[in-house]
Amino acid sequence: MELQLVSEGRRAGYAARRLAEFAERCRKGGLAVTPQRLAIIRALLASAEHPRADAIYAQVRKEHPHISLATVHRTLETLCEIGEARKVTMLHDSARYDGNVMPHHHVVCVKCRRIRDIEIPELERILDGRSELGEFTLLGSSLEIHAVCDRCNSRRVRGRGKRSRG
Amino acid sequence: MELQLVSEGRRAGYAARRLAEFAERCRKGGLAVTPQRLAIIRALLASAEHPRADAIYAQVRKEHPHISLATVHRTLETLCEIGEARKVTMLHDSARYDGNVMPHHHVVCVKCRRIRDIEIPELERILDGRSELGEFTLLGSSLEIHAVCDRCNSRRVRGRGKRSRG
DNA sequence: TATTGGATGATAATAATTATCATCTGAGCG
DNA sequence: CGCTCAGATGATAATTATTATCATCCAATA
Repeated sequence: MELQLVSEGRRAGYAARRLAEFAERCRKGGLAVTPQRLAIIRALLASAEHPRADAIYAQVRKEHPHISLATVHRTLETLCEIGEARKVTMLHDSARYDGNVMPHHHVVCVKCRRIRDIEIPELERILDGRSELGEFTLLGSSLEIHAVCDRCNSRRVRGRGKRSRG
Repeated sequence: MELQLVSEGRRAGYAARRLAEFAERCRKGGLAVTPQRLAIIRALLASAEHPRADAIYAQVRKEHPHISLATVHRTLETLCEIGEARKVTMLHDSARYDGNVMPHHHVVCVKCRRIRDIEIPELERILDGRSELGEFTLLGSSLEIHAVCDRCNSRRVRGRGKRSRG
């Protein structure tokens, strides 16, 4: 079985562990442990829904009625930066299109956001012939590999400014 | 070699073939072949950059100075619907977050956009130990499998209305 | 060539995200 | 414990991608 859904029990256990260590990791990383951040990570870990910022906002407002939506956005980004969360929409902030509809995947430079096509025949082999998984009927797939390209690696530009939108 | 970049030559040849057959496929599918659509698919296929709508717009404007940005957005969506293009940002129109930072991937229902985590040990095996690919230094990866969930499959709701943003 | 349903252009509306800035507070230190 | 201040927050404005609307236009078919 090479393709398996993650069970709710496993996810919940993992979430509890992450939450328990959260404050400690923040302090180690030089981040203040604020009630807002705790509420946000708690709401995020409590959900198996991969929620958007507004859903977290709605949840956190029950405890912190005065929290700002901007804080929720900012905090979620911060959590991603310190490895406490993943942004499932990945690196793009707007739609990008590809005229190549052959089965293929993408490597994306996390700095300049350049994309290159890749082929992974073995992945196709894993997915091929597989038409369902749990409660899902499968249609197709897309793998996005995060990377840093040589160009960005040599220009050793740090800093986290706005990337060019090209 | 299970991971390979797609060469520019291969991509360009593919693009030329797709373009040659484009008008025919449109007519078969009951879609009008307009100069704007031709210009847009040509611009899309000519690019290896996975461009955003605004880049296509800029390119197409050289030939069609009066084309509307709305037409470009609409046409790109249409092209995706008829299988002439792929939206690389996939199904999400806004950021979604995941508190689970273990290596794992996602199945997404293309109708209700529900997401479930999956594990693919064999994919991890393909990627593990691999630290570079061509000009890229690899960091991590995320596979998104498109699917239809049972719930949406049984409610045989067709139509392409706005999906719930939940 | 006349007809017409779908396509386009112009523009307004929507909505997600980010920027700005005044105010507040967590955390180390005396 | 109270003081200090870099960093965090709240309120709100600004930005920007995308979608909706609707009058007009035109590709496809007869």
